[in-house]
Amino acid sequence: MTTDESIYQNDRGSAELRSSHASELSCMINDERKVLLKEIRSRLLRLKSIVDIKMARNIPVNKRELACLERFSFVFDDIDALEASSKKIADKIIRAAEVEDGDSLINIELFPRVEPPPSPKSEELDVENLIADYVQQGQYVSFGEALKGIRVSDIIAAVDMENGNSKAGKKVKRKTGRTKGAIKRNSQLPAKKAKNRNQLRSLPPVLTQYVRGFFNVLRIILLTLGDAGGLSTEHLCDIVHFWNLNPRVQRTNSPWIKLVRPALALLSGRSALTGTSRTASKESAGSLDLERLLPPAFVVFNAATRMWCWVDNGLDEENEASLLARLFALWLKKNGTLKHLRSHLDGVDKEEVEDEDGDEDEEDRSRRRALRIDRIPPPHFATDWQCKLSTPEQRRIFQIQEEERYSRPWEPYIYNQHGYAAVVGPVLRAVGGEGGSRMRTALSAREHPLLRPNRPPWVSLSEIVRDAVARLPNGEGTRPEIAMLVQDSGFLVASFSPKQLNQCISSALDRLQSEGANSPVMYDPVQRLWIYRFRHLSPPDFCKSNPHIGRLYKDQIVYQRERFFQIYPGGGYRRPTNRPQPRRRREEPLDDRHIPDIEELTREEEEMEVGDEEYYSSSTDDDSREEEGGASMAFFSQPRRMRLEYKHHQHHSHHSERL
DNA sequence: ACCACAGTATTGGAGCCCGG
DNA sequence: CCGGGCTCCAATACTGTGGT
Repeated sequence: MTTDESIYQNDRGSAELRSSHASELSCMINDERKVLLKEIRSRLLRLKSIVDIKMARNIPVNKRELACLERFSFVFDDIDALEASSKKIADKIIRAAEVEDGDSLINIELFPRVEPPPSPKSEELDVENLIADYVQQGQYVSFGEALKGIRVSDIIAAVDMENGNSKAGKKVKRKTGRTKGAIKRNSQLPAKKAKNRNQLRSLPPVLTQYVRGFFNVLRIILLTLGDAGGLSTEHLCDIVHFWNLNPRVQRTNSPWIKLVRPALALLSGRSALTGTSRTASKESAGSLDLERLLPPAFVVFNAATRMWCWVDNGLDEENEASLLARLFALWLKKNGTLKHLRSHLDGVDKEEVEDEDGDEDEEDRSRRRALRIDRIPPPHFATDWQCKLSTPEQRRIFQIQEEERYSRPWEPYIYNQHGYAAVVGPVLRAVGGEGGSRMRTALSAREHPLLRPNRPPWVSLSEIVRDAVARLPNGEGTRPEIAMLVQDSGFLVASFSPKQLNQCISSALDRLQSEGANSPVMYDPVQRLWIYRFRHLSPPDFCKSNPHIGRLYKDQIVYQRERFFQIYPGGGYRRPTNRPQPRRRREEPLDDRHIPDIEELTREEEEMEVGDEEYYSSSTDDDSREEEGGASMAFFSQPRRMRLEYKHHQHHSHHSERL
């Protein structure tokens, strides 16, 4: 108010003039206040929801957040009351200004009084109580044993690390990562380990193999482990919990335990199965069949015994599994709880980013990275294919696709190999970056010791590595696996130094990761895996605003295509070798946004034995894999071996080089 | 045509952590 | 303790743009 005062002191005009100045000022302040109030309100609401989520999950809430909520808690009051009270304050100010009452002006309180904040809860105590409750419930006896050797501080550190609250330096961070790994794997204590193994051993073997979606997991559990009376929710949760301990299952990055109840509600028909299929029916015609096929319920809850039972709907096993797989895929995509959870988490992340002051250090960055890793949705098109060095025939098939992909660099593309569809975005280098005005297109390819000099200029090692990461089974794998896939590229020189390739891939991954919010790859230090962040997207998603990653590419495919042909009037690049010509001729009309779909690719590649899945709508429903794999097919790919094979060595010997 | 500049790709090395 | 793997950073080279 001091500035206002000075205005009045300088103003030597009449009382009326002063008054009009005051009301003018009041109007200005009022308008500004409304805008600010609106902004504060929306931010505060967001912050409040985050704090609520944190509290619900026993995640430590930092003092700044609490202080902020308390200081501005008045904005949650009734908006009319707020308006009235602020108007009252404004009137007071005007009156004081009119009578030139400087003392009152200074003493008028602009904000409501703040209640002394309640003493913050002890985070350590919370965790301890949580553990005590958990053990006391007697549901997880083996867990109690496991926790004996672990200090509360370890858990806090692990949770902190998970949630990015670590205030420790780099050293500590890495160490906590290790601790977390220890807890996750429960491998530190032999007793616990043995117990878990026993539990897992008691699971039907089919559960540790490839299962078509979570609904099928529930089905298997209820059918094979349910006694005559069925299974209680707790028991079911227990089993899912142990199933979730399986490292392969953990690699899906999904909190399956949280899905048990929503899934049961859905499968019991309580949350309208038809609702899901109705939404789905807009997606694809095939879903109409789904709606018709859906029984009223898959599971029933016996209120007397409090047990869940699987309903015999008269469907044969294969049909039911297939139906459940499709339903699960649709559920995840449309009404999925996972999605819901994730959108919440995304909000948290965004808010935290906004909350941060400009001075973010390396720790914050790593922390944010770690945060985001958990948030990458599982792939639409799960596979049990294990990454291995391609045969010459597989490589030939890939190179045809690769040529196709790079012949239309302005578009997203789907690689389809080993029964896995990998979606990649447009080649960034092709026609301008992310909305940047600068053209990044070169007229000739920049020389690279590992890449053929006659490759298209928009093919860089980064792009090749990016595609390789996308092609990893389920969008995740180790660096040697990426290297194996990179070697499939036809743009690589015939002879290269493995060491050099290795280093280049490392650098390329590094760069890809540091591309910012839209970086296509992400490194998970806990699992030591590289993860493709866009594995859950469909090609059109790359041009749409996406809740998980924002807007990836501007929807300028037509413009980019035109620009492309302007720069490369020949209609693009044709590899000047004796390779097979691209199937799609350049002269073809290019007005569409044609993305080769799975069927199309399948048709052209007799070698592939891919099922006739609809385009993503039945992502977890892959019959062919089960047929060819049988019992040996694992739920997820085998544990990663840190070994890399080079194609040059492959046929001479079985020697595999360790990097 | 030439030059300066900005942006980007690539390389290579130091430092750190982790597992054997 | 050592080597592998990853991150980070500085140096260098290349490319397109815009000004003269």
